[in-house]
Amino acid sequence: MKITAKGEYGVRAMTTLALEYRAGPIPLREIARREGISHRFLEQIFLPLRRAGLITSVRGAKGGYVLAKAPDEIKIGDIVRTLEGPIAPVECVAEGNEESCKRSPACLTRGIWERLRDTVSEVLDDITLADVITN
Amino acid sequence: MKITAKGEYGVRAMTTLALEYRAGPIPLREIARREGISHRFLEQIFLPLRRAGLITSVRGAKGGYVLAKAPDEIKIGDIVRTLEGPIAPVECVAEGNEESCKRSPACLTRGIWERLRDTVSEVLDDITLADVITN
DNA sequence: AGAAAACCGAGTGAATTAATCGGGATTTAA
DNA sequence: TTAAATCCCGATTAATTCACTCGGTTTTCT
Repeated sequence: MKITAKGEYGVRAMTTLALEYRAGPIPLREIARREGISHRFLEQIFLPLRRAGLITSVRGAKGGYVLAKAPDEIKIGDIVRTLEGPIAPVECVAEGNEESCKRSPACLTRGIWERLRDTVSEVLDDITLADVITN
Repeated sequence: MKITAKGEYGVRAMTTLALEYRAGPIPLREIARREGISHRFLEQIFLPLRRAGLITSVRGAKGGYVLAKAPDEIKIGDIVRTLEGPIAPVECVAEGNEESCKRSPACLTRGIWERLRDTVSEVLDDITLADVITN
């Protein structure tokens, strides 16, 4: 039950952007430096976050990244799903996956993973960046 | 946020044992066949489960495995922890890990992972094998 | 023009995962 | 007493994923 470095770094970086919300674009290198993350790796993380509409980029000199929405409108679940795909303790109960595995409906254990998936989703969707920065 | 095949297979196999509780020892091959799992792989899974005191083995012909306790005394959390180690969405908040990472207590995101860890723990410890087999 | 920054896909080494393998020990039944 | 069934256990391997790295392009500011 681990989230990957992408997810963890993504949440950390987004938290940094939330702290600097309204301070103008922050360069990726600056965020990487503060958080002790390779900026090359962070680049890979910001690309999908931008495509998902969670951050906005400003190109060129004096450019950088800004949250696309207010911190209280960005849920941790949004970040995690963008970087790690649908929340699913096991593949066969992935969010948004309508079809079930061949073992279903006989599968007695399916209910465990569905309940776990839903609980994890609820927790991550209940926390916004605003919550995180207000400690 | 995935659990591994070991954890998934382990829970499935333990559920099978729960269904056959009081039916005498069930051979591992039989469980593997029913669940469509390689019996060689399942062997690897049963070893730690036995060492953790969740199942009991009977050696020799007519041998097999039995739950060491009644189904309502075995929590899914017990199985998952045995096979996958302490529950922890990120390493620095692993269950039973008293020391924090060097970023703490400044780390704003730590609370997210602690809350997630506790929630996952609660869900998995709230479900017993008895719950699973009574659908 | 030059510097600073975002953009983008491809590649890579290490680690982890998911098995497979080979053989040994123990018990039961014929 | 021998054969068959079964658990026991460590070693090895194949596949996959992870955590980065790299080389280069485009955009914008000064």
